[in-house]
Parts: sequence; C-alpha cells; structure tokens
Amino acid sequence: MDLPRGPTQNHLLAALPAAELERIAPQLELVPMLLGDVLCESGGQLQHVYFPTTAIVSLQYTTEDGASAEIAGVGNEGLLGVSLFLGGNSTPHCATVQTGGSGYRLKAHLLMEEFNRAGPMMRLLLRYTQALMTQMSQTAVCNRHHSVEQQLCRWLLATLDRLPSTELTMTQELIASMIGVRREGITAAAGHLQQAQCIRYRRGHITVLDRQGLESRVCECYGVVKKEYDRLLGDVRQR
Amino acid sequence: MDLPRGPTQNHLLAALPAAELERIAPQLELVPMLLGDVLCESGGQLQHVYFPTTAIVSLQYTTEDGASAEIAGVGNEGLLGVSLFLGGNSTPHCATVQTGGSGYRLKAHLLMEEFNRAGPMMRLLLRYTQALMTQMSQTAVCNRHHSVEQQLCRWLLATLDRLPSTELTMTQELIASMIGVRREGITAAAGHLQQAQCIRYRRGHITVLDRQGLESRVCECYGVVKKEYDRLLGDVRQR
DNA sequence: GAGGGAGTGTGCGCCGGCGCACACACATAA
DNA sequence: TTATGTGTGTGCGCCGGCGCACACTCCCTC
Repeated sequence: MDLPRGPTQNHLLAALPAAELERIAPQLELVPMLLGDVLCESGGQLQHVYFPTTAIVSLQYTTEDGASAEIAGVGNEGLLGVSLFLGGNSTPHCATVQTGGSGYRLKAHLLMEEFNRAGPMMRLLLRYTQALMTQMSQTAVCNRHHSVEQQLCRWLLATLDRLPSTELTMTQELIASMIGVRREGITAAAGHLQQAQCIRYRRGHITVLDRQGLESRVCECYGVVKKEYDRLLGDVRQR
Repeated sequence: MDLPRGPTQNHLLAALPAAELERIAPQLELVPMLLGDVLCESGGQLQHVYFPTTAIVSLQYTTEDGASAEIAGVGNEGLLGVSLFLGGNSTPHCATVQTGGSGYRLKAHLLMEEFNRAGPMMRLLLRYTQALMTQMSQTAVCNRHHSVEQQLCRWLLATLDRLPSTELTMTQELIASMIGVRREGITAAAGHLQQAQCIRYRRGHITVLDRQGLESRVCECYGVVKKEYDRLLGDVRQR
C-alpha cells in the first residue's frame, strides 16, 4: 500500500476548483480501506461518503439464494455514496472493499452542505452519477451477452485503470464472486489469457504483461464506459 | 389508447407541490408517443424530457454485433431524460417507445430552469434518478442469474404496473428483443405461463389472468425494484 | 373469401457456463 | 524442514439458452 499523495489523488476531488477543495479539505479524513471491509450494507444508512485514492470498492448485490453480482466498481475516479445526495440515503446493494488501500471520507451532513450550495461540487457529483449509471447499464448488457473471458478482461482493465501498478493482489475465487461466475470459469479464462501472454498468474497475484492484448480481447463495454467517464469527467476542470 | 386525464397521470408530476406543477403546466406539451418512436438515439442530444402517461419507453443498448438489451423501462412512474439534469445531456443507450400511448414533454432548457431552482422539483428528480439506478442494477443482477421465464414474469409485471388494463399489445418477438433473448425462448416461457393459466396469448396480445401466479414465479428483482420506487417516491408528497 | 404475411410452435444440434469432486502445488508458520 | 491450508488445475455430466430451419395459423387486406 503506497502512501497517498493527498486528496487530489482522487480524480473527483482533483477536479474541484481550488477554492472548493480548500473549503472541504480540513473535513476530509484519511482512512484505511482494508480488503473485505463492508462500507455499506444493503439498506443501511450511510454515515460518510468515501473518495478512494488507492483502494477499490465494489458495489454488489447478493441474491436470496446466495449468488452475487457486481453492479459497479468505484476507485480513485469516483466516490462511494451517491445515494446520499440523490436523497435515498441507502441502496439495496452493498459496498465492500475489493482492493485494500486508503481513501478520504467526509461526513454525510458535510457533503450535503456542499451539495446544497448548488455549485461546482453539485455539478461534479451529478456528472459522476451519470457516469456511474453508464457503468451499471453496461454491466447489465455485459452480463447478458458477453463471455466470461471478455468480462474478465473488462474487469482486469477497469481495475488496472484504478491502480498505479500492473500487479493486482487478487484470488480467482474473489474475482469469480465479483463477476458472479464460478471460480472454475475464471480459472479457465485466466489460463487462456496466461497462455496468450497477456497476464501472469501466481497464487493470488496477477501481473498484466500485455495491456493491448487484453484490450483486443475485451468486449466493447469497457470502451463505452471509459469513454463516458472521460466525456463526463475528463474535461471537468474547464467548466 | 385512452385519453390522458392530464399531467397528474404521471406520478412524478402528480407528486409535485401544486405551486410547482402550476408553474410548469403551461409548458407541458401533450404528445403522442407511438410504438417504435425513437426518443433518443445513442449519444444524441436531448431536446425534451418526457413524462409518459399511457406510453412506456424502453432504455436499451445495442451491441456492435446487433444484440440488444433493455437497461430499464420508463412509464407513468417516471421520466425520460435524466442525463439532462445530471449534466451529460446524452447517454450511450437509446430510448424507444415500447408501448404506444401519450405523455407530456418539456423543453430541455425549461426543465433545467426548474431543476436549478434547487427546490422540490430537483429533489424529486434526484430521487427518481436513484430509483432508476436501482432498476438498472437489478437488471444487471437479473441478467446474470435468473432464467428467461423469471425475467419474462418480471417484465410482464413491470409493464402491468404502468398500464391501466391487464392486456398488453405486444409480440413475443418484441419482448424477446427487449429482454435480449431469443424469440423462441419467450415462446417457450410464455407457453409455460399460459399452461399454468397465468396469461392468455393471442397473436400479439397478452392478457394477464393471474397476477399472483406471475408474482409467485418472478425472481426477487421485481420486488426489490418496486420496493425501492415506493420508498423513494411513494411518500414524496409528505416532503 | 382467397391470398399473403406476420406471429407463433417445434425440433434439432451446439456450446458455454454450472455443480461437483478431487488432485496438485505453492506459501506461510511451526 | 515439514505440516497445513489456501489457492489453482482438471475432468466429468448436466442444463439452459442459442442458432437455424421449417411448419402452421391467425388476421388483415385486397
């Protein structure tokens, strides 16, 4: 876990005008976010919103019969807790830390204060919300039509985008439970990718050797989501 | 197509305080929404938002190889065009009319004026946005884990909730393309439901005979979404 | 009332993902 | 170094959904 370089390591916070960031900076609390931490249970009230820096959070839903599926991921590009300012304050899905690291958190009422100023912070948060919706939509499409291998590629690339290195600490079991497929399915797909020299596998560690190789195998969903994040949030500073 | 009883036939509009509704009512334009109408293409700019009354709109995404999947539906409980006030102004998915009828539309800039008042209208729209996100999330889960028959039940019930009658005008072909499965898959599932006396089928017309029967066969996703809509929007008047 | 076309039923073979069982192999701790 | 347990590889049979082909039948139109 590398040391965070400050709040601007989170892209949303970095996109705020200096004055806005300075105002909330004192209230931002740097917290460790450890693998497996449950930041929000299904239906539970949020006390904070989280701006991950090095951690990655997974929004997932578990069905009555125990199957689970990831709905979206949140890393240094976003924040956890949109339901707060949307007004619902909780969601049917839960949020767990998928890759340990750290992030900044902000008390719920403080975020609401900022949001209610109806200024740059609000506009940024709403744009992020739309990007998140795109991610969810595309997950729905992907779950319907694309193969496990394509989805694994998408997942690897999305995770890679949120990390500084090319190595992820992650068991196949865990990836399987995120994507919502069998562990054996991941084993097969990962074996295939390894044979193609795209990745190297070592007991809970994946090293991405050939990003382009993954990009050539991934379904369009990865690109659609990425493009939408760039469109909605990439040029935020200019607004 | 029955005559609309005015804007309050749309639940969102009905939930607005009288003063708010009166202000925008003169700007609301009653328009026919005909089966197959494309209200918004992928990436296209929205000129209006739509508040359906008797029509139902489907948000869908079509993959590069022509497969399609419904991401969410919008009927008299909601509005089409959240991307407008979220700030993106367009989405990667498109919106087509799935059940002909009518609705009210409002010019984009007028909606923005209302939204920017940061009053009840804004809060209502944001809560609706969250409900819509829940629908998308649950679609992702459903696509991953549930059978065609369960999804058909979910789709029928959701459509039923948006219509005054128990008869839907809808071919199996169309349902299949919405859900994103084969037409034959729908034929089989519908045949099964018909055998169980839940529905009756007649060349493009489905009559629901036994709603409870459908509810006993549907997956949890239907209930999760419905509960969330009720929670977020059912008690709106009290706010 | 006789087409004609759209909508529906049915029967293949195929394939991907599931569930289960079990063997192996690497990493950490004793 | 050896033991232990947690990851990972592999081999079944099974099943649901896909793709294709084609027959049938209802309804609308001429």
